[in-house]
Amino acid sequence: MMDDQIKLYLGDCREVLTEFPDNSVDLIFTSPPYADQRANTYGGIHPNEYVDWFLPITNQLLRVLKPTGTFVLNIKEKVVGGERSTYVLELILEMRKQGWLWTEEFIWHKKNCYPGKWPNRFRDAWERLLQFNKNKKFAMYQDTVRVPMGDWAKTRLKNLSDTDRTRDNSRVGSGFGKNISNWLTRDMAYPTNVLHLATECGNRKHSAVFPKALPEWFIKLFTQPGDVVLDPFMGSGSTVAAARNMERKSVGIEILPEYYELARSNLDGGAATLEFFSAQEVK
Amino acid sequence: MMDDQIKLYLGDCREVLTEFPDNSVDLIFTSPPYADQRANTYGGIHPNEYVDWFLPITNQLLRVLKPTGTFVLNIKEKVVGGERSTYVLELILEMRKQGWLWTEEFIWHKKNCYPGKWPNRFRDAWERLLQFNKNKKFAMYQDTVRVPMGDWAKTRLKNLSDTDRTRDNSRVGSGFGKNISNWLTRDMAYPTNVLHLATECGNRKHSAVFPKALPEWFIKLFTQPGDVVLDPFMGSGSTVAAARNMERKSVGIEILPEYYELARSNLDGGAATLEFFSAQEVK
DNA sequence: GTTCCGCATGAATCGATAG
DNA sequence: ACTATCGATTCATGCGGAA
Repeated sequence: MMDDQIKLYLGDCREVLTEFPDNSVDLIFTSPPYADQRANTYGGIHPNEYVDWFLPITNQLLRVLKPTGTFVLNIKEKVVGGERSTYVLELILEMRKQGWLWTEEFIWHKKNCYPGKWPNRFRDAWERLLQFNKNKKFAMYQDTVRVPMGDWAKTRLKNLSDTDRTRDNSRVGSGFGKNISNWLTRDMAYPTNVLHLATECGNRKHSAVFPKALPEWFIKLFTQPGDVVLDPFMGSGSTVAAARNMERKSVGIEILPEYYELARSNLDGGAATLEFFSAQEVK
Repeated sequence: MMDDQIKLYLGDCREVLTEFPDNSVDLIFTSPPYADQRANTYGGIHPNEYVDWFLPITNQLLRVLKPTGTFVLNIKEKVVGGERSTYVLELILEMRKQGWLWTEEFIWHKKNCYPGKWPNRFRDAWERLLQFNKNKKFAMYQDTVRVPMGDWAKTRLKNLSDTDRTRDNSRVGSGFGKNISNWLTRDMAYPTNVLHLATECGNRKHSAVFPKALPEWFIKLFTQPGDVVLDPFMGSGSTVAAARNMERKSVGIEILPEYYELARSNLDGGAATLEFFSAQEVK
C-alpha cells in the first residue's frame, strides 16, 4: 500500500543527472538559484553567465523527462543597472533550440513581497513559473485543482491545499484523484494561470523560497499518485516533501551538505521509503 | 485655463510618426494589434513577422519620446501550435539593441478573463505591461498611485484615529489637516508591479482592449498635467480619453477609419481643443 | 480559549563609498 | 571608469506573549 519512495542525492545535479535513465520522470519542479543569489552555492552565477551555466542542466532534464511529462521552472530576473536582466528571455529561446516546447507561463503573485522604496521602481511582487514540455500532448489533471466558484479569485491556494491534505489523511490510500473528484460539484471552477500565494516567512524553522502550496499545486495538476517528481535544486526539500505527502515518488538533488541534511531530517520519520546517495556513490 | 489639447491622426503610424518632432512626448501608452489579430488592419501580422513589423515603429517611438519619458507596451503572446509564441521575448531583446532600456515588466491580472476550457491549458488571466525608457533617470510620480494598506490598516486606522482625536481635542484649531495627512500617509502604501483590474465587459460595440483604469494608472504615474501622451494604436481612444480627463495633452493615431471616427465621436463634446488630421494632410 | 498587539524576517534595489 | 560592499528603505506574514 505504501508505494511511495524518496531518493535524495548529495551532489552537483550537473553530474548526478547524467546517471539517471531516459524518460523516467513525470514532473520536474524546481527553483534554481537565481543569478547572483545564493553565492555560497554554485558560486553565485553572474547574470551574463547564467544561460550558459543552466543550459547543460536543462539538456539533461529534457533527457530524463518522460515524453508526457512536464518541467515547471520557477525563476525571476533581477535588476542590473536599473534594467531587468534578459537572461530568462534568452534561456527560454535557447531551451526551445534544445527541443523544449514553451507551453505556458504561469504568474505567481507574491502578496507579501520584499519591502523597500526606490525613486524609479515599485516592489517586485511576481515570479515566473515557466511550463516546458517535450510534446504537445502531456499529462494534465485539471479537475484536481478546481477551486470553489464563489470567490475563487480571492481564495488562497494555501487554504485549498490544506483542505485537500486533511481530506487525504482522513481517507487511507488509493484513489486520491477519485476522492477529490467526488467532492467536486458544479460549484467548482477551473483556475487561471495566475496563482495567488504568500511566501512563508517569519519564524518558520527553515524559510523556504516558495511556499509548499506552490509545488503541491503543480504536482496535483501534472501527476498522479505513484508518479515520479524530480527537483534538481532541492534546497530544504519543499518539493520532495509535498510529493511525499501526496504519495508520489520523488527524487531530490542538492549540492550543499547542510541543505541535504536539512532535507533528510525534514523527511525522516515519514512513512515513506528513503534512500540516500552521497556524491561518491553516484559516481 | 483649458490648456489640454487632443490631436487625432487617421493613418498608418509607421508614416504618421515620421512627421513628429524629436523628444516631444512624455508617455507612450499603447496596445498594438496582437499577432494574427485584427486581420484586416496592418495586414494581419503573422507571429513570425511580428518583430520585423514592429521594430521600425519602436524606432520612431524612441525618437519622439523625451529623454525623461516612458514607453509602456501592453502585449501578450498568443498560443501557436500549443506553444506560447516567442515574439514578445525577441521584441524586448531587439528593442534593447535599438537603445531602449527594459526597465520593468508590470503584470496586469485580469480578474474576469475570457472564458473557455481547453484540455491542456487554463484560461489566460494576465498580460504584460512592458516599461521601456531612454535613460535610467525618468519622470515618475509615485505618490499619485498609492493604495490603502492591507487589512492591517483597519486596526491601525482605528488606533490612530483614537490618538488623533485626543490630540485634536487638546489642541485648539489648526493642526487637524496635518494630522489627517499623517495618518493618510501611514495607511497608504506604494503599489507593486502587479495590477489588479477587471476588464470592462460593457459595450460590445467597440470592445476596448483594456479598461480605462489601465492607461489612467500609468498616465498618473509617469506624467503631470500638461504633459503629452501618445497612443500610436489608438483604437476607440481609451488612452486619449483618459489623458483628456486628466488634463494631459494627447495624440492618437489610428489606421482604421471606423475606429478613427469612433474615437472622434467619443472625444467630441468634451471641453478640449481637438485637431483632426487625415492621412493626406500629414503627408 | 479567543483576540489583539509587538516583533522579526525576507530570491529586493538604490546610491554612496571604497578599492 | 569600473566593480565590490554596505546602509537605508519598507510591508505582509506568522509566531508568541499579553489582556
